[in-house]
Amino acid sequence: MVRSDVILPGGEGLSSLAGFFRVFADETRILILGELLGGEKRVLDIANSLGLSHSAVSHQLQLLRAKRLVAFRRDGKNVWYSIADEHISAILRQGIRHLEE
Amino acid sequence: MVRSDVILPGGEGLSSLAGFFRVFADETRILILGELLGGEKRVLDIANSLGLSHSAVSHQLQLLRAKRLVAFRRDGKNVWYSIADEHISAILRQGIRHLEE
DNA sequence: AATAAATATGAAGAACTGCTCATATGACGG
DNA sequence: CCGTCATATGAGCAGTTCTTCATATTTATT
Repeated sequence: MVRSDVILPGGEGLSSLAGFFRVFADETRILILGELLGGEKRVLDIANSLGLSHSAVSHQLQLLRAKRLVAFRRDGKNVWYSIADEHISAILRQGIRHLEE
Repeated sequence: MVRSDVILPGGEGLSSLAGFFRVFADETRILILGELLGGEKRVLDIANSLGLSHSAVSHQLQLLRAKRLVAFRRDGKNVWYSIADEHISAILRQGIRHLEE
């Protein structure tokens, strides 16, 4: 597989591609995804672990939901969030590998 | 390799990671990288192929240079740009694969 | 030297992001 | 029902980003 084998999407697809990478272009979202890679968690669990406001975390989770990168299930007062896309860890690993070189 | 094997960097590294993904979070930059994946090109080649101003392309190339994702060599009046990081095509492919599902 | 060609750079404005703060919604216990 | 807990949502602001326009720099040509 040579690099010229990459065939970029056009129009809408290109916009979606940029939008997908934009998810990972923010430290807070990376941290939230990192938390969820460790397992299902609630909004306040994440906020407390990371030292962020619940509002900031909730806003970001709505964005991650809209992009279909996280799933959620309601359980009484609580909402449990989890990773919904198996590409996430691969993408993060690839970025990390890049930095290590 | 399970997803919890992802170990996120802290501090500076986290910022760099987000910064790396931010490169791909823009349609213009993706297109420019796509052009360069086809081989070495000059600023105006890229601008003409993509229908962008030379200034916009030049600005983005400076950014890509700063992030060390492209290399360049001067040849008289011309400056030839090329891909400097072999992770680029892998990253793009991963994003594209995500969208296809 | 003067001009043209290719690229680079700086300033400035419009648009976008991510946070905080305030308020709303929904579920449970008393 | 009423208060509380967990989460969601909206407005607004500060900071960032990307483009354009104007100007500068560098090299080649005459």
